[in-house]
Amino acid sequence: MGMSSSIDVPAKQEFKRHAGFMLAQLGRAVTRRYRSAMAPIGLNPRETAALVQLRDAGAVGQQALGATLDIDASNLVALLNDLEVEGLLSRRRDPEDRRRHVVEITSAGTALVDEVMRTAAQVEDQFFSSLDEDERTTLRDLLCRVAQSTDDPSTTEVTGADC
Amino acid sequence: MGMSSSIDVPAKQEFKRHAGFMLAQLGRAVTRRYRSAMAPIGLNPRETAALVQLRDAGAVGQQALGATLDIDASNLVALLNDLEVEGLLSRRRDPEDRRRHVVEITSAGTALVDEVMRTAAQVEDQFFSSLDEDERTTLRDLLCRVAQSTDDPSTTEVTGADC
DNA sequence: TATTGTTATACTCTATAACTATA
DNA sequence: TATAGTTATAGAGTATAACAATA
Repeated sequence: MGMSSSIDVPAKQEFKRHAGFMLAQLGRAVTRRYRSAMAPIGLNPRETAALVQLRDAGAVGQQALGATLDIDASNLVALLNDLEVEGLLSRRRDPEDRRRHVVEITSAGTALVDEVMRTAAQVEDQFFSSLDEDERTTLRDLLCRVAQSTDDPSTTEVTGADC
Repeated sequence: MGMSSSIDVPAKQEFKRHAGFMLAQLGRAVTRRYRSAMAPIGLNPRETAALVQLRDAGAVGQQALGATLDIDASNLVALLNDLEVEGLLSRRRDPEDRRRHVVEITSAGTALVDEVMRTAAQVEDQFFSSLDEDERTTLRDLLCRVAQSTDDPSTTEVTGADC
């Protein structure tokens, strides 16, 4: 019934448009942009994330840091070695538990993070230029919810917590 | 002015919660899940994406395929070689332009994609389990807009096009 | 026994340059 | 001269397993 000026196509929904696929693609794309933007600063994306996280979170053990950054503890070692040699962070044994190495950002590291944050803001502002402020907030909130549920499935039902 | 039952904190906005950072993190997380889910099928994430895209888009040249999948043409060669050996796709020279290799999925490839799509749906359903249907649609639309603007900056102002 | 950090290794992915054959 | 595909290579990221020190 009604005029059928066009065949009723099943609304194909290509894989290209799946949220999972786009997430993977855009994640790599934004990482690439971070990389080239941070290159003049002398940091790669993982080093950037580690340093900023250390500024945000204060002194932490390597296990906790790795969990936050989604970097395996074994792979974190060399990364932190480099940053330590450059004087951007310090490692010391925790006297309370001598197995732990407490990692902390230095003042040189903090100074560098200021530059990093300005650069990151530029990258993101351009990357998300097709979205207005409200849309960016919506996106951030949705991604945050997904991130929390993947971190810890038990957190899903709890408080709005962090988002 | 007004009762201040709590100090007015500057709403820190940690880097961990930046859309760009979360995009990078979640992209790797979902890729990891695709990898382990597709392992029994015998495909890695890039092979998966290539095969599904070939089913969706039909016969295409390698340049176009690489652009869609965000895989450099030089890196695409070995990937397609493997899939061709396994009989999942075919390559033939374009008689119109003998430089081009036209890539097309085979019936064996199409059959495998059916299984891939079921598996992908499971992965995504779990990965985005903290979002309801409306929210998933919103997320997909926002990501799609971002994806289009990064593909081709000139497309931004045009029609709603593909989202 | 379990955990923290470490070392080592293999594999995947990414980036780049140079080559060939065609146009 | 430019483009499509190819080859080669180096670098970055990821995944695993085993180990020492400590709990």
